[in-house]
Amino acid sequence: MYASWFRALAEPARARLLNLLAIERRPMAVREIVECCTIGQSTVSHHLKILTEARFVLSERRGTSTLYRVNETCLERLPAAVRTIMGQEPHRAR
Amino acid sequence: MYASWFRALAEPARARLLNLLAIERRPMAVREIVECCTIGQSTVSHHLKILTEARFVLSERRGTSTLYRVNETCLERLPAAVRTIMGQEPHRAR
DNA sequence: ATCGTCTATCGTCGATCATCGATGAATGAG
DNA sequence: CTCATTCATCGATGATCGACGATAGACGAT
Repeated sequence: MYASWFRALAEPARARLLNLLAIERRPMAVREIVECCTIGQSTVSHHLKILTEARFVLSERRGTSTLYRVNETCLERLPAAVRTIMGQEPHRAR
Repeated sequence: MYASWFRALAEPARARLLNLLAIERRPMAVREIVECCTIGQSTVSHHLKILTEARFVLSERRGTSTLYRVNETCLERLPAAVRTIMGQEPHRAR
């Protein structure tokens, strides 16, 4: 079920967060990410959780802060999902 | 803004409708589509409207019925959107 | 131990959305 | 014209979701 992947990107705020982490190619603390946004810290944390559950970003505890970075593999996974929906993918065992 | 594209696919019912139209590679009437689903006619019509607004499907009036077919170009558009979000795409004027 | 910092979670509110049934509009058949 | 069929739209309802502020929990520093 690819719904959770698409749902994660359907929210503009989450797409922006992912884009930020993709452009900066380094682990970023939540506080640093929040400073790039217009939304509050708790909302950013909420969106990062959803992006993490969708495996679009990876997180790592570092002392008192949590570092988030983009998961490079999503460059392949989403186009593959699109091809599956469009019936272009040879059936894959999963 | 790609949010509307991803939002269109975020709903499992819509992904199934698009998948059905992609597998059958032919224009299908709403009534025929409804028979492949477990949801009501008005709901199917609603989802087809959203897929049409996102340009994932194309519609054509044919007498008393409306024929829907998949828009093949979405095979390229979504992966391109993903590359943009992931910072892999050169910035395009909009 | 105490304080300050950083992040996640909770509770709430308002908006959006999926679904349904009923109705309206358009068309073809008889 | 009358009726049946097909589809879109409307109104209502319940569920989901994004946003916020407040709070809790973890950690480092002093």
